[in-house]
Amino acid sequence: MNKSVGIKDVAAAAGVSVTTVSHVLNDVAYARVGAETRERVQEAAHRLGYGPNRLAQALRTQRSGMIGFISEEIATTPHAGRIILGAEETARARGYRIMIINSTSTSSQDSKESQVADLLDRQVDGILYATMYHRKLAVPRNLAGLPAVLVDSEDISNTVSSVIPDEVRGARSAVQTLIDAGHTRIGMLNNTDDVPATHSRLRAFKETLADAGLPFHEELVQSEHSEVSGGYQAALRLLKPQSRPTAVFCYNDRMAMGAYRAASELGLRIPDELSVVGFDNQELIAENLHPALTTVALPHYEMGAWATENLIDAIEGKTDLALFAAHPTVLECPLVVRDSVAAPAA
Amino acid sequence: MNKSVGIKDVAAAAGVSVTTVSHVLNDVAYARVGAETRERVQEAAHRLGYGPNRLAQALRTQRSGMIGFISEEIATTPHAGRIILGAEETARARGYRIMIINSTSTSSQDSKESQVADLLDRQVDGILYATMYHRKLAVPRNLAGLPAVLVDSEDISNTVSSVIPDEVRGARSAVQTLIDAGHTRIGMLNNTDDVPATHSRLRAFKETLADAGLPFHEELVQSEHSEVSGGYQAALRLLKPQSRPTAVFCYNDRMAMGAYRAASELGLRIPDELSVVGFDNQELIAENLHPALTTVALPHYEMGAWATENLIDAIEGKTDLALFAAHPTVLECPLVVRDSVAAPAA
DNA sequence: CACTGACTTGTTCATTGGTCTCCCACGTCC
DNA sequence: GGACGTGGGAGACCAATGAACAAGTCAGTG
Repeated sequence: MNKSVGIKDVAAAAGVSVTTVSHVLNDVAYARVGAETRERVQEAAHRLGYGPNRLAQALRTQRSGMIGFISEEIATTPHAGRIILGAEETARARGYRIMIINSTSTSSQDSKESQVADLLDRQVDGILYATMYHRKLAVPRNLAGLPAVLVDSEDISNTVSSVIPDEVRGARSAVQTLIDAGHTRIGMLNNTDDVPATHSRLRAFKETLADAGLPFHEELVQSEHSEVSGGYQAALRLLKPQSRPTAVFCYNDRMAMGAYRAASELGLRIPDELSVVGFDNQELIAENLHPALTTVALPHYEMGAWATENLIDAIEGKTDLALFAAHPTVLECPLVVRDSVAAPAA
Repeated sequence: MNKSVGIKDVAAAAGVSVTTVSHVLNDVAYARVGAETRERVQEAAHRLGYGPNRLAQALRTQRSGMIGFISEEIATTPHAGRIILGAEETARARGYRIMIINSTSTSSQDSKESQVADLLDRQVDGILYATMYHRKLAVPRNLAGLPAVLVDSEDISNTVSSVIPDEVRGARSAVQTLIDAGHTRIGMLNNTDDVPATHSRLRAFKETLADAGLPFHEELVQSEHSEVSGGYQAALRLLKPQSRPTAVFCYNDRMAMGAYRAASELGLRIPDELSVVGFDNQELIAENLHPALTTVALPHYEMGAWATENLIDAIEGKTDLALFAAHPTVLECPLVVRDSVAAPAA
């Protein structure tokens, strides 16, 4: 299209060599350029609307200022969007840009490696690898050894650093808010998938009850697939009149939505006759249920931001990611208080 | 890190010049290379795991194989994710990659221009510009003249080509499905924002009624802000016993969710006593309401894909985008039939 | 006063990893 | 023995960076 202006054009306009332009514009420390010349160059660059060709720059300096971002299932959950946003904003603030590649949780190890290789051919300075939900995984082999951070998942071999949500503390604060409201008979709707969250949220549930001196009743934990329909079914079982709890902690907001429906059908008013807390803070659900759902937020934005910040630090030699690799960094899951929790009926 | 292999290494390994390696690997038509040499080069390249440095390639060929993607509010709606996915998959299939930049609908014209300039400095071959919802906008001035496609919005000056959803036909099919079910008294819950969708969906509503020979009653259109609470309020007004319709067409799924609540409070069973259709197909809502919501899907994935396909065609000189610029391309909004529509009660 | 050394101010040239346009060497054929 | 075909290489080029060096000025010095 329109011949974009290069450093040569600026040099010609300012009547100096390209080197001098480069020195001035990059503010090179050892370069000796007179104040007047310096100004002339800057004026010319500005007047021509010059911006350096980042590709040529990258080729020469061996630093592209690009970060590869491999994300599983970009579009299936709103969560990925928040991770991307956290990464993009952080990267941009530090002068980097994000190159995105969509992956799937089911794609082969080979195809994942070729995605990494692809990014490497394009000379990215580092790689962010985000999964759809928190789990342990085998990272592509060619990821090892280069600046990389896993987001919302852990490397099974602990060679790549990662950042994950603090499931346990998040779940504890959810249960604690029910206890604080005065509930002593609390149920849980759990997931049936064998993922870390299933186990850690249940563990947190038990521990928090124990810490409060409350007994744990096996029959007050009902498990189903983690969808609205699963939550509905599990809630129907849980809310049988004879053994009914006054509050329920749900594995996620979708199951909580199912619990709302079950409660409605059983004529139970939330929060007066049943308190509910969820997990995930899926805004579309949590904000729009009636009453609005108190839930625990997953720090997706923050994980994206943390991962990017530390990746860039590593790229720039300010950090050694290997120090983080042994243990994933855990980020807080804050409780989002809305209107679904009240004191138990008298 | 580990010195990645370059074309020189391959050349040395195969005992030929870099020129020959380049010729072989790029399958240059005019190059004359013997079959045996050709094979030796390929073997060496494969053995060393050689992939060309795309930056160097881009610098020389003036083609980066990268597409800039500016998206408003990446994370606030799940829609953006689907556009990105459509764009990413299409781009990747054609050997391009997506570089993403998040923008906001409120950011200044200047900052939008600098985002474009930024992408240009990084030598993207073209730009995709996606908005959060369908509207007309003034594009950054420096977007004009280069390969670019607007996604889900129209250029106010008609200089940049764009792709948008077929609001009218989508809304018509939503209303038609109610008419087909036997409804003659149909209400609408509309948005109050002055955006194209508000007007075109209302127009489609009126037209479809007229085409079916049904009267239009002013009081059967209730408008509120396009959220769950707005839908609830508007539905309460609409569903007053004396003038109650048997079916309602909602501006979007969030308003439909509000209508569900209103119906529930009024003791109206969906779909037996009230049929509901939404718009947007926000899966989290539409699939999980009970009964599941029949709605109209916005073709976000398809718009992303179409935009990318045509952008690349333009980049590669196969199309002239200027031909499309005069009129936005409209993509079908398919009806997604679920369980919220039935024949009116007798 | 001429020479030296230091300092200032820029420039020259190689380099990054490729692509691409000639160009050359060597046979063969008529 | 010139034209032609075949196989392959030399070197410019893309737009920048950076190490090394050069030209000019000035003060000090013997």
